[in-house]
Amino acid sequence: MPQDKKVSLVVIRRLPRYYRYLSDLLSQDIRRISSKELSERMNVTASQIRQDLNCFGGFGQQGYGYNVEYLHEEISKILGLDQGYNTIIIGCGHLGHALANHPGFKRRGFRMIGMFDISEEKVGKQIAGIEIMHTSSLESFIEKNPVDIAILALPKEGVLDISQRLIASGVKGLWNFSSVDLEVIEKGRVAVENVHLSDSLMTLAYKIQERETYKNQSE
Amino acid sequence: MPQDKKVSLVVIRRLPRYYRYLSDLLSQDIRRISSKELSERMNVTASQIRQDLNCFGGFGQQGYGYNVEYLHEEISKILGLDQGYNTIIIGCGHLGHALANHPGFKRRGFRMIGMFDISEEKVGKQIAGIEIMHTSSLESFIEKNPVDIAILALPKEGVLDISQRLIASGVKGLWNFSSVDLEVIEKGRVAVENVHLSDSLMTLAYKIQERETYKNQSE
DNA sequence: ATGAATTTGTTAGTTTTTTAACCCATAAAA
DNA sequence: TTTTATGGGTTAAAAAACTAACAAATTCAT
Repeated sequence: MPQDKKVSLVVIRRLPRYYRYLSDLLSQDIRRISSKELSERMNVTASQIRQDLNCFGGFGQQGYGYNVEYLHEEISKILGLDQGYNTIIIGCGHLGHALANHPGFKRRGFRMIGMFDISEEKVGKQIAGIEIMHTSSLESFIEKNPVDIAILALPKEGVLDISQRLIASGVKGLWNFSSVDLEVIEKGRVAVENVHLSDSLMTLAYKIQERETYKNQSE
Repeated sequence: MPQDKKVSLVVIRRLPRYYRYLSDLLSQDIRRISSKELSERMNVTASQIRQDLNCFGGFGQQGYGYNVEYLHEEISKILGLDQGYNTIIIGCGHLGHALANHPGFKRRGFRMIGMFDISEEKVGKQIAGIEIMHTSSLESFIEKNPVDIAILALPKEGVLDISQRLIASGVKGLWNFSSVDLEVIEKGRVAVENVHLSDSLMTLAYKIQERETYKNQSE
C-alpha cells in the first residue's frame, strides 16, 4: 500500500544508506537478502528495515526475503533518482570545484549544466568541462536552461541574495554548504538540504572527548 | 549539575547549531538572550533549548536569560573546541584540497599538520602551505607528530586499510568522507563521524519530489 | 505432497525525544 | 523598597521512534 501518510525524515535519511548497501550486494552478485542478514551487515535491527520499507510498500516476500535488484530499483524511485536533475553550482572556490568533480553525482542523474562565480577572473575558465559564468547572468541562464537544483558553495554573505534569486527563477532545491540555516529563512518556499561541515567536525570533537573520558572511567 | 548521565547524540548534534547562532549574536554585540528569543530565531521550541543546555548545567539566570558570551564559551568547552586538534588529510584530490582550505577549521582549533596521497606525482607539491607526503610515510610521520584527527578524503577502496593503520598509530578520530560506514567496521575502536555527501543529495532529491506532490495535492 | 524452516508485513509494546506546564529566583519598575 | 514581570530549571505529559512479537505466506528438504 503506497504511502498513506507522510513519512518522517528520519526514515528518509536511512534510505540512501539502504540504497548503498544494496548497490554493494548487486556488485557482489547477491540476488536476494533477508532483513535479518541485511540488518547484521548494516548494524541495525531487522525490525527497523522492515518498518522503513513498509512505509512505501511491501517489497519482500515471506520465506524468501527481498529481491536485491528490485528493491534497489524501488528505493531509487522513492528517492526520485530516476527523475534526473539539472544542477548548477554557485561559487567556484575549492569546494565548488570539488563538488563539480564528485564522481557519484552524474551517475545518479544529477546533470551539471552550469557554474557561476562572482569573480571576474574566474569567469570564462572551465571546471569539469563546464564554463564558469558570472553570477549576474544567473537569471538569463535559467530562463533558457531550466534548473532543478542549485548547489550553494559560496560564502554565507552572498547566500541570502542568491537563494532568493534562485527561488524566484523556479529552482526547486537548494543544496547548501554555507553555514546559514536556509530552511529557517526560506521556510517552505523551496526544498533545502544543508551540509554543515563545521557542525559535523565539532560533533567529531565531542565524540573524541567523550571517548577519552569513557576510557579513563574504565581504568 | 554536570552531566550525570550520557547525553544523547541528537542533543549533541544541536550544540554546534546553538554555537553558530551565539557566534552571530556576539558579532551583533548582543550580550544577553532568552531561550524564547533564541527559539524564535532558530525556529525551535524554547523548551528544547532549555532542556538541551540543562544536560550540561544551568548556564542561565531566571528573569535575565543567558549571557551570550558565557554560553558561547561553555558550549565550545562541551564540544571540546578548546582542546586543539592536530589534523591530517588522507587523499589530496579535489575534496581533500577543498577541506585543507576550509576557513572555519583553523579558527576552531583544528591544526592541519600533514597531507598524504598515494600518487607519486602529487607528493612534494604543496596545498594550503603544507607539503604532500606519500601515504607510505604515514606511520613514521605520526610517530614524530602526534595526530588527533584524520580526514579521510580518499576513494572508498583505500579507506579500510588506511583507517586500520591510523587507529593502530593512535589517531583518535576519523572524519570520513568516503561512502563506507566506518563506524560499523571499526565499532568502538575510534571516534567516527561520517559525511555522506551522496546520501545528503539523495535526501534533497526526495524533498523536491515530496514538495511537488504536496503542491499538486493542494491544487 | 507434506512438514519444517524461513521470513515478511503488521500490530503491540517500549524507549527516546519533544513539548508543555509550573514554581521560584532574579531583574526591572514603581 | 516593594511590586510586577520575566524567564530558567525541572517535572510531567505527549509525540515520535524504535524494538519485539507473531500470524500468514512462502520456500525448501524429504
